Amino acid sequence: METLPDTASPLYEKVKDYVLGNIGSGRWPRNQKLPSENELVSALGVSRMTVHRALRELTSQGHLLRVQGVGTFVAPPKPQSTLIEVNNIANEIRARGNSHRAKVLVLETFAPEPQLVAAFEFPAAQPVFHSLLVHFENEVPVQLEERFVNPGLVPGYLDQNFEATTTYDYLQQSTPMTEVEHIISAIHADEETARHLAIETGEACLLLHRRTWSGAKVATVNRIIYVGSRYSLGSRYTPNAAGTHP
Amino acid sequence: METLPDTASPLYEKVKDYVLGNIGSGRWPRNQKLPSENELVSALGVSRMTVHRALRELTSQGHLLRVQGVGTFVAPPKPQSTLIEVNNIANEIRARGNSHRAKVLVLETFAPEPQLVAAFEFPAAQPVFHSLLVHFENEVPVQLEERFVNPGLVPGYLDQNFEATTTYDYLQQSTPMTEVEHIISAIHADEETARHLAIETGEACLLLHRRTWSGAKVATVNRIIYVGSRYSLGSRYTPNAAGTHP
DNA sequence: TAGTGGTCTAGACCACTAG
DNA sequence: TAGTGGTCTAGACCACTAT
Repeated sequence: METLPDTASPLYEKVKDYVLGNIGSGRWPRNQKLPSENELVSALGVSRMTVHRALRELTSQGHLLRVQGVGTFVAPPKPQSTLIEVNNIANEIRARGNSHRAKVLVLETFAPEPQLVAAFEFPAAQPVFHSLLVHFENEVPVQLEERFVNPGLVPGYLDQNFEATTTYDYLQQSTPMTEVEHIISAIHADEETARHLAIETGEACLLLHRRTWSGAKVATVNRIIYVGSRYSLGSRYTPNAAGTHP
Repeated sequence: METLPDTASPLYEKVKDYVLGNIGSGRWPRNQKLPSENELVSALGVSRMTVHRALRELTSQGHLLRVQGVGTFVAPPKPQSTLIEVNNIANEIRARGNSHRAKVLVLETFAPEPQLVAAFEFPAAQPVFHSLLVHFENEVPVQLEERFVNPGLVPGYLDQNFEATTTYDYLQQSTPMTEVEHIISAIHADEETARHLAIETGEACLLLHRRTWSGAKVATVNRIIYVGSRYSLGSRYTPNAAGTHP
């Protein structure tokens, strides 16, 4: 009969701590088979529902693997990765207490070049919607946002006033995304970019390439350029225990 | 008496679908108070434990807010954010089928300047461990990795061979992090950086500033520089339903 | 067939909040 | 005090796996 710590936490939390303790101490190494639920019931003196809840939560957090009819096992450590958050720029600027303004440079229908057709995974070339905006923080340009939008998924895109509503907010509510792809790289600003952002040609910028999916279809293809010297992407993040990804 | 869908899924899943359906359809708008658990028990004809499990899981997924003694409410939509994954570079290179090599340039005890003391949140200046490595992909330098390490938390840091084991792997297993802060920006390579990475001075690079915590203490402070033209941070990510973060 | 985990119930007691 | 959610139990039935 094992004993559980005498703290104020609920029983299922104590059971979780008991299991995590055995994993952390090495007593139950990776892939080790755990005692069955019924064995834990006897060993710990709690009901099976309580044991089950503890093991279920640890499983969903990536600590355990369970196979019906077989047993419960210590999960192998996941390939480690950490995450960086990318927020809506308007919210981020306002959260800092600064003023945000967006200026629409382009809002049109656009005949995409082959590379863009491929990014949309279209079988053949077809027109897409195209917008180009500059975002200002306290009237200083900080971001150039270029979006290409699938007209089949977002038919009303061209009718919006994106100086009032963020493209981001509009897309979020009109076409919820189910998947996002991000690629960040560092580039030198070309002449046009530099002009829009009021920087020198060649200045270092962050380029965030983003594609979003709605179901199986690509909804948007985006190029977002941040002025390197005026903006950075930041986040503070608490990994959950097993390094699980969402 | 409401009816639940006649599918093969467990009852608590049907209850979750029922609740999500009411939220999605607008019948239960944001901040709407849900029926109490006991009311749902009567309305749906299932036990309270089943209702409770459904509501608990929806709460942990960010769809609901629950306050003991008060009730259950439809959660307001979270401030949208998406996430970018940052992987261990050695794993990433090997996952692409390329060869990875690390070269240790510096591994020493170091007297930190005031800015670094502040980053560690030390009350007074004290020595830290310092390492500087270059990572090669197919013998081309792609990353310059500079780490400052809290000796109190990682006493054995200087004794490791980081050309065999990654600093990342060693730190992960010796001092599991509980929190991570990331800041990404774009910079121009200075002379020393350019020399180590075999690029031109002034070339655009990604600078990833990372601090990790172990409990309440800062464990490491890192500057990781990627060559802009040779490397980018990428990820593909499926947001979970409510835009919850992990 | 025996053992595993997955679900579900009815009932109980508790802590918390509001009136 | 009445109503809420939070926890816990004992017992049941089920689907799945190995032997």
